[in-house]
Amino acid sequence: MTTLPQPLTKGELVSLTPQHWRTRLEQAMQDEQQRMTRTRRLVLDWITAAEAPFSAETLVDDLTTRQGIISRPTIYRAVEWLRRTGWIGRIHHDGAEHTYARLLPGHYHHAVCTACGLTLVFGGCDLTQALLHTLVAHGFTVQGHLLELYGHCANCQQT
Amino acid sequence: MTTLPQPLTKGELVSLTPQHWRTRLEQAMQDEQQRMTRTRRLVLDWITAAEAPFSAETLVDDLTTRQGIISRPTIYRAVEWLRRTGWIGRIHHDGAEHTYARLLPGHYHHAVCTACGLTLVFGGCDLTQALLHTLVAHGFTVQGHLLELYGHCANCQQT
DNA sequence: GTCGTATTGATACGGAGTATCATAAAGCGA
DNA sequence: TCGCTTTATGATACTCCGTATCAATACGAC
Ligand SMILES: [Zn+2]
Ligand SMILES: [Zn+2]
Ligand SMILES: [Zn+2]
Ligand SMILES: [Zn+2]
Repeated sequence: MTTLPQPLTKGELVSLTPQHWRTRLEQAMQDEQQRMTRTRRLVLDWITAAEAPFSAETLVDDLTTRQGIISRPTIYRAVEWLRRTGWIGRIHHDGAEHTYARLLPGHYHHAVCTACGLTLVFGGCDLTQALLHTLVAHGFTVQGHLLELYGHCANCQQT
Repeated sequence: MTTLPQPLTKGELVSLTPQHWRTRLEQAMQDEQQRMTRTRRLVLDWITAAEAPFSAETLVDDLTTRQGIISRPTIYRAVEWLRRTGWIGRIHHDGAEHTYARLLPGHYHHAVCTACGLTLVFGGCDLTQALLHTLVAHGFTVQGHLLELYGHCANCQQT
């Protein structure tokens, strides 16, 4: 039996084996009456095997050509369900297309290397606290936020 | 002569009259060899008169129908130039289209009411400081970030 | 197996933004 | 004020990402 760092502490790096993610996910799918169809298995296999954040279009390209006929809408439906339920996190890239990363349901942020695309995932966040004071003073209640960090990873430091 | 709160302090609300923004912008356009064409004047008039953040498509709808023929690419070119040079800020809305707000060149964030669309603009930000420690420990240098806050404004507090 | 329901794939559509390129018009100096 | 050079524009068409529709299919509970 495996245990997980469930409520992550501030700044803690998320560490999660693909197999662990997959096991928990399939459990949840049963609990929520989600059928394990051929198509979903292929999508989940692909995502489980992914070594880095991926875009929906990458999935489409790979699965529609190699693994038999899987339609674009179905792939987007699967990805969107995983995102909505928190099993993958959506990563925003300003001008570019979204990418996704395996996660356990929860709250995370990403640090994306703009040179090589490497993405670090962080659990926990106290970011809203900083602005909260000013916002409260204006009667604004924060319910969510969007935060992505961009920079260079350890391997891409040379100017 | 008007003075501005140039380097904004943390959490300070940006206060800027449309006329002031316009004056400074036209100055900058001259300095940077940007021609003041009929089309740009119409676009700037529209943005100067805007009372809330706007989308590029709104501009297209308004200007192409009412003010004579202005092409969509031209509008997008103008908006993109203003964004690149910092005279407007791009506001991300997760799933939905971008909006833009008048700004002076600098660094800002937005708090968007998901009920009525009201957008507060904040100058200054210490948000990266919170995560920086962990990131530095991983050899990651932060060069930029994307942050939007979502919630309900003072007028939209009722359930 | 049978059956009801969830899911799929085909198709087509939509919004947002961009590439191209010949034409027009700013701005500047004569 | 008249060219002239350079920049900006508009028409057109296109790409990319994502979604609506809906008849046909396949889960999986029984
Ligand atoms: Zn890198
Ligand atoms: Zn957060
Ligand atoms: Zn509101
Ligand atoms: Zn910031």
